[in-house]
Amino acid sequence: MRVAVDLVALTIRADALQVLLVRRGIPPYKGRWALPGGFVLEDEDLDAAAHRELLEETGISGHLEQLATYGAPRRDPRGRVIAVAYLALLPASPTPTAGSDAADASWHPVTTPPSRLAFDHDRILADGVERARAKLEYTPLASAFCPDEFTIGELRAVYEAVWGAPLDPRNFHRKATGTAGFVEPTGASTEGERGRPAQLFRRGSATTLSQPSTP
Amino acid sequence: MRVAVDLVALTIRADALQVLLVRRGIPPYKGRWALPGGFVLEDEDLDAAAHRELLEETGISGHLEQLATYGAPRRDPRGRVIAVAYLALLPASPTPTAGSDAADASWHPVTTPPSRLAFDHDRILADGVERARAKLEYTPLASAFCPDEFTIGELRAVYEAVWGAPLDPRNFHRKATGTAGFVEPTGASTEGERGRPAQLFRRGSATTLSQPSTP
DNA sequence: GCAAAAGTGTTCGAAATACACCCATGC
DNA sequence: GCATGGGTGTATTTCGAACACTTTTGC
Repeated sequence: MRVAVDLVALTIRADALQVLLVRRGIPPYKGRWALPGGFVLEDEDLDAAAHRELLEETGISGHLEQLATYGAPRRDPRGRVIAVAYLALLPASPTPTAGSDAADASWHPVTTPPSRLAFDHDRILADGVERARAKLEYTPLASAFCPDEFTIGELRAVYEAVWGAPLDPRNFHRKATGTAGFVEPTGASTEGERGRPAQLFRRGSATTLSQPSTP
Repeated sequence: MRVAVDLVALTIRADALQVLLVRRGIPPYKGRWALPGGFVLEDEDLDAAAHRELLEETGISGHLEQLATYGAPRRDPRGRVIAVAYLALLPASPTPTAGSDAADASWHPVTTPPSRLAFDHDRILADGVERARAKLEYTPLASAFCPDEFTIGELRAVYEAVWGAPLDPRNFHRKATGTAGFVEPTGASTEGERGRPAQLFRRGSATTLSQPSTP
C-alpha cells in the first residue's frame, strides 16, 4: 500500500473562507481540481511530508494539524493509496500560490468549488471545513488566519467569514481582549486606516479557550 | 509501507476509565503490553479493519471512531508501518476479553498502565483518553459506555469516572433529562437496587449537545 | 461636519450553580 | 426507623446578547 499526504489549506480571502486547489495535469482525473498532496517519502515522517507539501505549494508556513485518514480500497484507481489528510490554516493572502510545482493552483471559496473534485477530495474538503469551523469555537486558532500583528476587527472578520454570520463588534472586542491568553497587545496601533486607529495584537499563549463543563 | 489499525478500546470498570491491552507473544517488544491491532487487509476499508479487530478482541461492538494516524519512520523496528488508531467506547464490563485471539488480553486503568507500552502506544493511549474526555463535553457519547438501558445515576458515574470529579446528582439529572435528544425514557424502572428505584433510559438521537458560540 | 471604525458601560434575561427538600426502596 | 440513592423546587450568581454612548481618525 502507498501512503500519501493531502492538504486542506484554508485562508480568508475577500471575506470568504477559501481553499487551495490544484488542477491535475495527468490521469487519473486529468483536468479536474484536487487538493494538493503527494506521496510520503520512504523515511519521512507524516508531519514532515505535510510541511513539505505546504511549503512546495504555498511557499509559506502556518498552523498545520492532522485531519483524518482516508483509505477506502478503491478511492484511487491506480491502486491502494491511503491518504493522510492535513488541515492548514494560513494568514490572509500569502503569496497567491507562488512557488507551486503544480501546473495550475489557485484559491477557491469553499462554498463554490469548481465542480466535483478528484478522488474523494470533496469529502476531505468538507471534513476540513467542518473541523476548522468547530475549532474556532473552543481554540484561539482564528488568529492563525491573521498576520503576526492584527487588530480585533481583523480577528472578528475571520469568525464572520468562517461562520457566515455577523458578530457584535462591541461584545466581540470585550471577549477577545478579556479571554486570558487569547491575544496580547503589542502597544502599537494602526495608522492611515479609515476610522479610529485600532490597537495591534499578537497571538496569545493559550491553546484552548474554555474548560470542562457538564453537558 | 504497511498499514495497521490500532485500537484504543475504553470502558468503565470499577468506577475507573480502563483500556484493553494485550501482551505481545512475539518480538518486537515481546512480553510488553500493547494496544490491540493488526494489519489492514488488501481490499479492506480502514473502518472495516477496525471493526474486525474490535470484534476479534472483545466479541462485542460499540462506538468506534478514527482517532489519528501515526507514521514516524522508525516507530516499528520491523520496518515502515503506518498505524491508523481508532477509539472505541464500550459498555461497562462486556465479555471480559472473551474470544480474544491474543495470548493475554485484559483491562487496565488508563492512569496506571503496566509500565511502558510497546511501540508508540503510550502516546496513542494518551491521545485517545484526551479525545474521550473532550468528547464527553460536547457530545452525548457518555451513553456509549452504558448498556442499552441505563439510569441517570449510571450515566453520571461515567462522567465522574472519566473526569475524576464528583458531579451534583440533582443538577446532573436535570441537565441529562432536559437536553433534547440526549436520553429517552423507556418507561421501565430498576428493581431490587438500594434506594428509590430509578427510571431507565436509552440513548437519544442527538449527535451534539450544544451549538456554536463566539469565543 | 460627517462617516466610519474602535472601544466602554449598562441592562436584561437565560443558564449554571448550590442546596433545601421530598420520594421510594432495602435493611 | 434509618440509610441510600432518585428526583423536584428554588434562590443566587454568572455569563452572554443587545444596545446606547463616547473616542479618534479620514474626508
